[in-house]
Amino acid sequence: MSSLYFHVDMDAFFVSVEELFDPSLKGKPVVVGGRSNERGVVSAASYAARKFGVHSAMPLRTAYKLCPQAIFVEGHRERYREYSGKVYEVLQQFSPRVEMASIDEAYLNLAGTERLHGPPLAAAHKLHEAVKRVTDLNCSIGAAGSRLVAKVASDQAKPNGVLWILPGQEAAFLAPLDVRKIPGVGKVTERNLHTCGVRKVGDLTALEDSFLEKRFGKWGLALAGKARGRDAGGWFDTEVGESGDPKSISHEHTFSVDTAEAVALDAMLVRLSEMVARRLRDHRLWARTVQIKLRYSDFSTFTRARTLEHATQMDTELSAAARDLFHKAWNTKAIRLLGVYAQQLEAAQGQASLLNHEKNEAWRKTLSAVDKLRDKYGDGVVSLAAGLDAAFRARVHENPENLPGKEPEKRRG
DNA sequence: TCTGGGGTCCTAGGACCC
DNA sequence: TCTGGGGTCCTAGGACCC
Repeated sequence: MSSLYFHVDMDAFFVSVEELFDPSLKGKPVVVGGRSNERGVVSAASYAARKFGVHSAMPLRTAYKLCPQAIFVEGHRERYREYSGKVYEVLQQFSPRVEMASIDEAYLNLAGTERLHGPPLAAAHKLHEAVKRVTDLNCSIGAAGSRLVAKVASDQAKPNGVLWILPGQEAAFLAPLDVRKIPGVGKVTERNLHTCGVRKVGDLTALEDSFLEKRFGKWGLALAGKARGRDAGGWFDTEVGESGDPKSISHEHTFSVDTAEAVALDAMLVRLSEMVARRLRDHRLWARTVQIKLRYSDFSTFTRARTLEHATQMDTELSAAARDLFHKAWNTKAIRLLGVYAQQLEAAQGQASLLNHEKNEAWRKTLSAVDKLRDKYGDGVVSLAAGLDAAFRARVHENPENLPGKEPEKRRG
C-alpha cells in the first residue's frame, strides 16, 4: 500500500481569525503582534500588508515604517486556540491519524482511505471544503507520499489551494525550487549552500552524498534525502501522531524597558518559574534540568543550566535554582530578557523509586489543587504560593520525611 | 530595521568511567 | 609514567520552525 500524507496549512491564520470577529478588517493591511511602536515582532500579516514587504518575524517598528497605514492589533491567543481546535475536529473526522504540528498546521496520514475518500486530489478538495464550511477559514493543502513533500506542496498551493504531487514526481517537483524552500534550510544553511554553488534543490541532488556529509555533517545526509523528497532523518521521520510528550517547557519575557533592578529581575524569575511549574503539573511531568537565559541590552545572550538531584515540578525548587543560576551569571548590567526552561522531563513513572513516585504524586495533587484555586481566584495567588512555601518548610523542619523526592534523613540521636 | 515566545534538534568539549 | 578509545552525562551555544 502506498503512503499518502496531507499537510494542511491555514492561510494567514491569526489575521483571518481576527477578520471573523471584525469583518471591517477584510482586505485591509493588518498586522498581528502588537502596537506599531512596541518591542516585538510581527506574528502574522494580511496579504494586503505583505504587498508592502511586511512579513512575520519582522520587528513591529520596521513593519510600521514599511506600511504606516496598516492596522496593528495585539491579537487574541485564546481565539486562535479555539479555532485551531475547530480545525482539528474537522481533520479528525476525516482521518483519525492527524497531528497538529503547530497552532495553524497539521499532518494527516491518509494511507488506505481511498475507498472512503476517493483518489488523493478529490479527497484533498473534500477536506478543503469541509474546513471552509465549518470554520469559515481558508487553508491550503499539500498531498504527497512523504510528509516533507506534502509540506512543501501546501506552501506552493498558497493561498487557498490544493496541490497533489504524483508518486514518482517528488524530485522533479522540488528540483526547480530555491533550497530555502526545504524545511530546515534557513538563512545560514542557505548562505553555506550558495557558496557551494547550490541555489536550487536540483543542484543539491547533483552533489555526492559524501560531499554533503563532509561539509554539513549528519545534516548533510538528511539534506540529500530531503532533496529527493524523502522524510530522511529528524522530525519528519516520526509517524503522524507519535510526537509524544514535550521535551522542554519554558517561558521567557522581554522587558519593555531594560532593567538592572535586582528586585524586579528576581520577581520575574519567580513568575516565570511558577508558569513553568504550573505547566509541568498540567502535563504530569518532572524536570531534571533547570536552565535560565539572560539577554543584555546589546542583545548578547547567555544560558546557564543545572541538573538537579531529583526531578521537580515545584515552583519553589525551580525558582530557587533559577535565581541562583541567574545571580552567578549576571554582571549587574541592564537586562533585556529573562527566561526559565525545564528540560530532561520525566513522566511520574520514571521516578527512581516507588516511594519517590508516591511522594511526587502527593505533591502534584496538592499543587494541582492550588492551581485550581489560582484559576478561580486569579492573581492574589502569588502570596498563596509564598504561604505554601512557608508551610512546606515548616513541615519539613518538623519532619524531614515530608521532603518530596528525597529519602528521609537519618535522625541524629 | 533594532530584533517575541514557544518549541525541536544538533554540535562540541570536558568530566568521568571502564 | 605515558597513553588508548568508547560510552554517557552535563553544559553552552546555535540553527531553525511557526
